[in-house]
Parts: sequence; C-alpha cells; structure tokens
Amino acid sequence: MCPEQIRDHARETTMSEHDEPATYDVRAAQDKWLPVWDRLQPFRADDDSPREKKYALTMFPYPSGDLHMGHAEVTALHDVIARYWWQRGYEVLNPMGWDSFGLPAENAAIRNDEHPATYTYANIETQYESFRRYGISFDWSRRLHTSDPEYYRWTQWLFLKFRERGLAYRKNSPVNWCPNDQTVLANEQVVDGRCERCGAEVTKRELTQWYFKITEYAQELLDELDNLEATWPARVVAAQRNWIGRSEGAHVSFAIDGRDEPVTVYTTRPDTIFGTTFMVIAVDSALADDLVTDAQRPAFEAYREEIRKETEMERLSTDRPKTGVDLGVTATNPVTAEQIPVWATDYVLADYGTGAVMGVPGGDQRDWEFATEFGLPIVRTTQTPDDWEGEAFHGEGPAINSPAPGAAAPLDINGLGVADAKRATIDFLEQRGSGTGAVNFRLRDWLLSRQRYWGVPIPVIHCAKDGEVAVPYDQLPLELPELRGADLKPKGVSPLAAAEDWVNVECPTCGGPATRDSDTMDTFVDSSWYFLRFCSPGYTDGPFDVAKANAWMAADIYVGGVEHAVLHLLYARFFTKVLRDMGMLEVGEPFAAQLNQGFVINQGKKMSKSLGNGVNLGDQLAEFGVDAVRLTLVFAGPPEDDIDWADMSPAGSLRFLQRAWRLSGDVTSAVGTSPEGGDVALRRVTARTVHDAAELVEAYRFNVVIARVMELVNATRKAIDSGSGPADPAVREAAEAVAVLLSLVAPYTAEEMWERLGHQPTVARAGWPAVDPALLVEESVVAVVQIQGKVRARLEVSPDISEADLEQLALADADVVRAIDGREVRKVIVRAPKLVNVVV
RNA sequence: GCCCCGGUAGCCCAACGGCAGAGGCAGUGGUCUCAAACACCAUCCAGUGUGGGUUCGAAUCCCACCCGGGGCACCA
Repeated sequence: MCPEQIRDHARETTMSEHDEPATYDVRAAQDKWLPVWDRLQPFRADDDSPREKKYALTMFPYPSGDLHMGHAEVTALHDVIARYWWQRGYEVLNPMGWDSFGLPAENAAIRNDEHPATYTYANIETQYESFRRYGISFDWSRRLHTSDPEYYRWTQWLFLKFRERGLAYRKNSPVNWCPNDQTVLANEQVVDGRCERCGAEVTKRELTQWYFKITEYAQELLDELDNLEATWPARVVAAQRNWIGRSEGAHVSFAIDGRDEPVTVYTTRPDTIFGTTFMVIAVDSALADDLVTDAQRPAFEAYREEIRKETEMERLSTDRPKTGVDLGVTATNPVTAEQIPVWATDYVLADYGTGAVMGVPGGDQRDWEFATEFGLPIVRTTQTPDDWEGEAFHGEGPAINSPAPGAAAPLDINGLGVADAKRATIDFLEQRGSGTGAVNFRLRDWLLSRQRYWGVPIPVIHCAKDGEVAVPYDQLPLELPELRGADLKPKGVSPLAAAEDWVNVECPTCGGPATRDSDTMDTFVDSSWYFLRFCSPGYTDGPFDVAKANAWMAADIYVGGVEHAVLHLLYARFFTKVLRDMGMLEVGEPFAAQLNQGFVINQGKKMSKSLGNGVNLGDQLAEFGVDAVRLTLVFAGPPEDDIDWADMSPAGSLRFLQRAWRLSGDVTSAVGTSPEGGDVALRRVTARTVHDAAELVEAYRFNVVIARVMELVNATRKAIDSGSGPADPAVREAAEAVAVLLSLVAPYTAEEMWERLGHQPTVARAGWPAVDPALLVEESVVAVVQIQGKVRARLEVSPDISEADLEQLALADADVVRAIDGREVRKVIVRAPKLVNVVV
C-alpha cells in the first residue's frame, strides 16, 4: 500500500443528505475537551471528602522513551475501574508518577555524555503529555518522581529507620554479579542464571553488601497470601508461595571426630536418618574450609578454585556428574552411632539451611548420584512400591532398615508411615538433645546495594574509629554529586566512590576523616512505598501523612504487569508490614485486590525490533484516535489474556464509536424529559444493560461490558429507525446511558455525545444511570420444553408462573404431545419459568 | 519433576448445570457510487481438545490424558 492510499480514518468527516454530520472529527474532539477537563479538574481526589474512598492504583512506569502499547493497555483497563468508581459516587484516588531512577538513564548518559537527569526528565515530560492526551483519569496534582530529592529524602529516611530496627544490615557473602552492568543483583533479578535486565551470564563474587531482612517476615508474607487468594490472580499467589518456599523438617546435629562443635544439617526427611551414609558440605562455605584436614586441604582448595570459575549457568545444569572432595573427617550418626565420611561438594548451597546436608542416597536422587559417583554405600529406608524401577525413592511407604535387621539402635521406626516416622525421629532427637524440628524458607534476604550512580545514595558513613555511622536525619536528603558522561562508566565499584569531594567527609560522631557509602539502592526500594507517598505527596514532616495514608490505604485495586509477581509485589508487601510494625500504618497488606493485564503481541509473537513486528502506539492514535485505541484494547478479551494486535480492528472500534455518537444527534426529545411512558422494550434493554454493566465492571469483565453497550446501541438504533422513533423519551434515556457507559473507556466520544444531548460537561462525573428495578423483571419469558433433553417446544409464559402450571401447560402443548408419541412419561423436571424436561 | 492458568465458528471472544451465540473481526449479498474505497443494511458459519464419570440434562462439576501459556527447581 502506498502512503497516499492510507486513509485518515480519524479525521474523516462525511456529510449525509440532511447536512447532518454522519461522523464526528476525532482529532478536533481531542483538542476541544482537553482544556475543558483541565479547567474542571474532575478527578482531583479530595482527602476530606465525606464520600466513601476508593484507591485505584496502577504501576507507575519507568521513563524510557514515549508510552507504548503496553502502557496504553494497562492504563485503559485501569481507567475503566477508576472512572466507574467516580460514576458510582466514590471519592477516587487515582495517582500517577514515575519510577525514575535506574540503569537505562545512566547508560544513555554515558552514551551521550550528559547527566542521567537529562534523559530521565525529558522522557517524563513526553510520557506525561502522552498520558494527558490519552485521557486517563489521573489526579496529576499528586505526580511524583522517585529521583526527586524530596522523594528520595524519605527513601533514605526509611532505610535508616529499617536499619535502626535491625532490618537493614551489611554482610559479606557470595553475591550475584552481572559482568555487563558491573553491579550486584538480587536473587529475584537472576533468571535462569542470567541477568534479568541485560541477559548476561551471572557470576558470583564475594562482597560486603547491604541487605533488607525480608526473611524475618517470611512466615507472615506466606500466611497472608491465604487472605489474598480471593482477590489476587492465582498465578501471582502461586508464584509468591513458590518463591517464599517454606519447608518443614529438622535440624540434626552430627558430632565430628576431633572437633568440639558438632555440624548441624537441615533435612525435610528426618525419618531417613538411618540411611545417612555420608555428609556433604557446601564447598564455598566457611564450614567446609574449617573442617578440612591438612592432608586434604590441597585437594579441597583446588576443587574450590575450580568451582569458583564456573558461572551460574554451569552450576545450575542438573545433568552433569556430581563432583566433590573428601574433607578427611568423619561424623557420627546420632541415631546409629555409625561413622560416616564428610565431603565437600557444589551441589549443596552455602546460603540455604546450614550449608550442610546428610547424604541419604536411598531417599534423594542427588545423593544417589553422588554415592554412585564415589562408591559410597546406599541403604533404603522407605519400602519402595512393587513396580518401582527408579533409583532414589522419596514417596510414601513404611520405614525399613530403621534400624537394619539385627542392628541395635535406641530408636526403632520400622513400619511407620513417613509422617509418623518423621515425628518419632524428631521426638527422639529432641529428647537426646541432638536435633529439633525446624522450618526453612527458600526466600533470602533482599540485597539492596547497587554499584551504580543513578539511584538513592545509601545514607551511611564509614569511619575507621566509629564504624558504620548513619547520616543524621537533619542532613537528609543526602543528594547525589553531579556526575555525567564518562564519570559513570562501569568500573566495578560505584561511580560515587570516585567523586572524592562527595565521598570524603567528616565522621558525624568523632569528626575524624571518614568516607560515605558509595553504593546506591536497588530501584525496587523506591517503588516499595510510592503508593503511600501518593496519599500526601507534598508532605514534609515524614515520608507520608499517617492519617491520610490510613484514610486511603489499602489500595482497592492494583493494576499492572504479572512480571512483578514476585519482585515488586513481595517487596512492597514487606515494606507495608514493617511500616505497620513501626506504627505508621494500620494495614499490613498494601493491595487489597489485583488485576494483571496480558501482553500486547503482534502476529502471535512478542513485539520486537528484530522481528520488525512492532506496533507504534503513536501511529495507532494518530490514525484511529485515542478512544478507538482504548476501546480496542479493552474490548479485545479478558484483561489478563494477551492481545494479538493483528486480530484486532481499531477501525471497527472507531466505526462503533461513530455509530454510538450518531444516536446523540438523532434524539429529538428535550433534555430532562422523563423516560416514563417511553417504549418499554427499549427501556428494559437500557435498564438491564446498566444493571449488568456494574456487575461486569466489578468482575473485571470489561470486554463483555463493551459487547453489552454495542447491543444497547443496536437496540436504540432500531427504535429510532423502525420503532418508536427519535422523539421517544426511551431513546433519550438509552442514548444518555450509552454516553455514561462509554465514558469509562472512550472519554472524548462520551463527552461529545453528552454535549449533543444537551448536557454540561463533564459526562465523566454525570453519575451512574438510575435503574428502575421494575424494568429488570421481564413481562413474559420463553419457557423451553425438552423431551429427553432435546428442545421440542417453546411456550411464552409469565415469569412468575408456578411449576405446576408450567408442567400442565407443557404437557398439554400439541408439539409436546406429538413428541411424546404415546410413550409413558417417567419423570418431568420443571424449572419455572425457563424449562421443562420430560423423560419418557 | 512439582505447582498454577487456559483450550467454544476461519479469527478474537460470550454463554447462574437448562435452547451452544451476546458482541466484534474476516467472508458473502445488497444500498450508495460513473467505478471503487469508506459508510450503511442483510446474511453465512461450530456442537465446545480427547476419553471416561456424575446428572433428567454437562462447554460448565469430577477423573485421566493431549496441547498451549506461566511459576518453582541440585533449596536437601
């Protein structure tokens, strides 16, 4: 298609014979209503409103370039809910801001030899203008940016408060390192051994870093998911449960030959302890280093060196042979008193449990492979099923060899099922003082230090004499030094460390020479509390006004991408719980309900530059207008499903909007005319549509709402053209309902309709149409008569017909009599007023 | 391997355990036009992934399997 042939749908205005425009000018409408809305400020949330409050939250974006299809989809869906609440008479808080710290700005700054703020704030302005034209009902007076000093001042304040409570601490440990971005990564940011952001293979480094003690809240974070199950997407709840990864088992102490301290292992299967034929320790743990004998040290260190060179990718591949080194010491099985060898290996993780595991090859496949590799004995402790052909068996079955036949042991669990055997073993260990029941979590503490510039400086000073010293609260915000371009190039240490004027300071305690912490915070810290700041964005006496936060929180809906299922959502939940424990919040969960939108894809594939299948939002908006694009995204299907743009028809959406708009021009009755006495059939459709639309919006079934509005438009069109005519007050009632319902998704079209119907702006605050309950009851319904489940007749009956009357009527019907054909009626099921089923 | 979600016309999607179709896209036929595009009007189209079960009656509930999407995974 050559460019001249591309039709300009949005601008097109055709005239009918009566000089009555058949379509309205989409672009002119956009230009016309934006200033009106600016003047009316219909979506400004009033903290002191007597109306019931609703908090409609959608994930704030990172300012990279202009808005794209993904932003368009999530905000269009979100806006249906926010605008619906306004129409229903709630006071709605619907704020927006930017998550404006982060790596892309820093990389752009290096590329262009400029300050990251230049890129950041230019993009924010671009996105802000696009959002405005896109007509989302945001309260712009509450706009915030996490990179503003007046915002990150409070991020630093919260960090210091967390630190005072022992929830922010430094420790030295092997951490995930992205060699490309030259910074550490949280566990959550490593996906399949690669950096979530850039895809580089992640390696390990031994570093001293800041952590948030999220593990202290692991149990509560898990427990509260039960209460969120009804209102959060199942996949998010499942993902968080998986990530927290609670397991129940026992700590068991093994005495070590020639060492005072025993070694404690964590196991989920204490009942298999009789099958423990060796012990394995994480090779990269301090414990392994401590246990190894002088004779074995050279072999151990060589092995450890070999392992350190591996990337995460290599370590995670499960199909390679097991490796390890004998540490040269022996441990004593506390139940059998047997001496077993102690090995170091890389298949045991240093930072989970105790970093040491009892090797039970009969019950654990990894141990089986290790035992096979090194010729260690294998003892089964659970009876395998008759048809078992596998190796290690971890299923249900009676305990065997516990103890082995003929062997003497102070404990005997033979014959017990797994659960009973576990309990008996733990009881025994507890009595002996060599073990205890224990719970473990997969969740690790949250590594928050980043060796980059464009983030929140960690407000701590390191002094040779006083150690870690907090920057005094009255010196916050601790602002970033002015660095740009080449200063920001990744060097493996934070660029802040090289800013000598900034990093060298006097110790606040002793006045001696000291240095600032040169790392910045993970940007997930910024987004863990922004929804609280929105409740009082200008507040200067704390991160937020406690009374206002308590008035608005929790958010009644949080709309956003499922890619944040564990990261952001888990961190935000953690922050909320800590703030509650600090007495600053009443709620312990930030998001009462949640909705995840799907992706916008094209031709069955994710949009990408390399595939060349990207759909540009700006082009779509220019061609079809804001309303048609929004309508297309909302109508496409259930919100959580992916939308394939190739299957969609924004032109069809625009056609529908024009059809709807045309109704408003056809209405001839005066504004304010009572619908009483209007065509009852149409009034019923209107009432039913308005009534059902409310339920459908609340169930997030926006696509069905649109379908129902289309039906209403069709019914109204018919009434005008071939029914009661344009002067019927029922037609006005219907057209006005269409305008209000459309205001949830097509604000410009709805406003045009509302004006043409003789009303003042803005339709967005017109209020939900009143529904006469009498109109929801049908005058007559069609009852279906089935013979053997097949429909044989239809009867028009009153909706409140009795079952007996309906049965009688059905059996008397000529078609029914013919269908029964003299056979004996064995049973008649009657479901008045809809159905009769005759069984013969 | 374990756990979640989903399979309905050519396509996107509807359907309190009760007539499989609400809406849209595409298609087809008309109206308009010198002709076409746009627009408008009309119309065609499946028995619900497979196999069992429960029920008077199953797209819907239960079981198994297949396919697709997602989460966790050397976490002891």
